[in-house]
Amino acid sequence: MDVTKAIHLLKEKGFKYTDKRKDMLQVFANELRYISAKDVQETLKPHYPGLSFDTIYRNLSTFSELGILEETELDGEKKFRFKCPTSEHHHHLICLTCGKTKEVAGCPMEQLPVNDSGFTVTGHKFEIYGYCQACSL
Amino acid sequence: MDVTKAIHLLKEKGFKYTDKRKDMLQVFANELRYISAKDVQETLKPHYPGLSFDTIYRNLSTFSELGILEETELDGEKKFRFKCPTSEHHHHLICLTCGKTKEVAGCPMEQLPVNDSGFTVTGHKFEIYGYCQACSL
DNA sequence: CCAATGAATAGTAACGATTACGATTTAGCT
DNA sequence: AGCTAAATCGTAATCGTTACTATTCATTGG
Repeated sequence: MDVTKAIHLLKEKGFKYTDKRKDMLQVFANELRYISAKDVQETLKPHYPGLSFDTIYRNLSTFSELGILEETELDGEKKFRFKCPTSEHHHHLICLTCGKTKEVAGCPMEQLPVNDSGFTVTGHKFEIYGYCQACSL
Repeated sequence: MDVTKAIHLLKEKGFKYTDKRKDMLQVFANELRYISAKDVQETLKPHYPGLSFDTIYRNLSTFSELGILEETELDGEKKFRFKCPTSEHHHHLICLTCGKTKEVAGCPMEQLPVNDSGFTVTGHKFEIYGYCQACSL
């Protein structure tokens, strides 16, 4: 997923092209890590001093629904990153300081015994937390 | 973990005994599922109509720190349940409607390759989401 | 190229969950 | 019983997120 592809996808789904959307996407293209709505606002402040919460949150959630962004929640705060180009389903090691991630191959769901629990499974979350090399210093 | 053991642990750590704490713990003993602060308030409303947020949140967080409760976050809301009596480290299948859980044996961390990522790992989360039999109907 | 139209945005208010604070009450000790 | 620190109440403040109305803007069709 890159900015061009994302904009195509938006157009395809009937969303309009705006500079703000392009620039928001560019922020994610430049930062390959989980960032918050506030981070986006801060980064774009020089360009768009009055960028509205409504705009940020609505667009982030649109991007996320379209599969342009991946989403997680750390410390009660939603964080987003560009969807990994990797085609295979995988999980992440996440730096709790800067949001940087590292892919972890495989998925624990594969090794699970047959589901005889009576539960209808709809999703799962596997994340490993820690601190990246730069943030460990 | 049960109410008696939890109260002993509290006393041991220098916390005082109060009826509210006992009754809060009893709520968790009766409900073997993830519940929210609001659920606790609702359940105890007949007994303690004016139970304060301060009291609830402070105690929940104390219980959690002492390992009396397990904590997770669903939909941006903190949820708590009595710590499983199972001694082995394990994970849960969680019903998104009622919070009921089912233990899943083993932990995906064990099957992970040696950590050569440069990350210092401090924790992980593996949760499976779905709907229990009762809530699937 | 221009006007129409419906989506996108700004500015701000509302909201829900959580945390914080001063005043008061209470448990545990002497 | 009286003292002291912890616990609680009532409520306000905070934080992240969502919602609303008026306005602006991208797209489309003449």
